[in-house]
Amino acid sequence: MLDIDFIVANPGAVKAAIEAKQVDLDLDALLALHEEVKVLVGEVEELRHERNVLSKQTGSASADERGDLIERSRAVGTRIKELETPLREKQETLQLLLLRVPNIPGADEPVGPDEESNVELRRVGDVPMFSFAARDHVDLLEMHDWADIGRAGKIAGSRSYALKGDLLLLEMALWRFALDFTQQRDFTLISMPAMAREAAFVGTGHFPHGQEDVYRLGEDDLYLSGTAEVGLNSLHSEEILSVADLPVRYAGFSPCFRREAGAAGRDVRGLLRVHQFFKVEQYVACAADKDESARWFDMLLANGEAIVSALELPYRVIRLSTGDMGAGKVRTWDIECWIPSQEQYRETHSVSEYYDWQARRTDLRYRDAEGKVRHMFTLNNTALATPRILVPLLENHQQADGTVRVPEALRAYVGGRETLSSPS
RNA sequence: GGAGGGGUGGCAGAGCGGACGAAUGCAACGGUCUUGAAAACCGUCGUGCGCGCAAGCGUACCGGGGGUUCGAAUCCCUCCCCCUCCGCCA
Repeated sequence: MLDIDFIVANPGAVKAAIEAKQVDLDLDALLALHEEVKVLVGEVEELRHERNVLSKQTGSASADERGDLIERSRAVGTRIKELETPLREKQETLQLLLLRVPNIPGADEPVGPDEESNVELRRVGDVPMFSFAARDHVDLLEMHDWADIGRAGKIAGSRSYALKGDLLLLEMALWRFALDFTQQRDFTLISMPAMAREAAFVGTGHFPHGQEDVYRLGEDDLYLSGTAEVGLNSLHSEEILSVADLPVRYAGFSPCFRREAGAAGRDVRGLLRVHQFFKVEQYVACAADKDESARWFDMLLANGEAIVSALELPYRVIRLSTGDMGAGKVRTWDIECWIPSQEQYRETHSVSEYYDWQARRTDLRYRDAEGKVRHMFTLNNTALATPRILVPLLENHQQADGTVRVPEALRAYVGGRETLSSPS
């Protein structure tokens, strides 16, 4: 959500953002409604004042004055009620419109309608050149009995999986690796509820758009989060933190659920795009300062790069275009790891910067050095998500005999083993 | 799932239909005193919205929403959260 005063003062910039982000929203209608609400609020408050004065007099009035005062006060009350209903409706409508106003994309980000306009920033690491017939990750899983995807599908449908044996241990090793990594960089480790109320999803900006990609637990008015960000972002809602408490830094661990409603038929093979996964998510809420926010963005990105580098995965960094980055974001850069079987890079990390867009929706505030209450700036990035990361990990580190080399940084987490192979 | 008890300012805790945006204590902040600190004393000390250069004024908020009333922190309804006991359970 943008500051309404900012919208009023900069309608041109907001309209440009609406276009760049491809949002369906009539800003002029929003501004007109805002004006209407303002006038109506003024009228209602004036009437309330009148009623308050009369009521106050009633309390200390003599018996013969009382009747008259009550009568006049009652008349004012009736007029208030007549205005309150339409006012409430207009305020609710305005609020819904405000929730749909996108953030202003950063001036340096590529402008374009979709991923075609994304810009590659850099490539790091050498793509492996196999001297043998390389297997894709599903073949490797089957070869070593590391997963049962077929039977998992019988239980829960497509995009389900069941990791087995050493691969389950490897998955857990990756979680532990990511938790240690983030903790060493002063993130507070925290597990997050996988389910949350609607308000939390509105807070991050996942709602009101994007409802179709979220599992709904209708009986209980809860939804399954697709990322720990949903919970993390609401952790300090409705509080006013001290500037000394900032930045707030969490590494949130949680199971994640996505319906993948918009991806029908895409990436159905294997572990790349599944309904249920696990993620360690980096989350930062810092003071309302664009330079500081930019520094945290760099840091979150650097952490992501350090993690894939430690896993010895070739990757690239891309800047998402305005049409691809999501309504709430100032900018989003992705880290994509090389998938040999697909001969392309695929997203494993996504860094996002919001300024105060999420904080206004979530009511995340702090008192600055001058004592002024301000909204925080929020950012997030993946630290590590499994099982997706297993895809590049297995495929890039496979050897001619089908065994998989364990990258140095991970060995401490798998009992010192240098390779993974079939159970004997 | 059943029975009961609670949610008031940063914290503790009064208030239970009008003079209550809310006593009191603690914490915090500013000041006096002091070589410095502590103590003591004086003062300040919630948020949103509207108007205003500002001081300030108005309005709303005592878990959320709705209602009764001339008037609600106080009464009613409903939802949420916390606590205790019973049941079930990893």
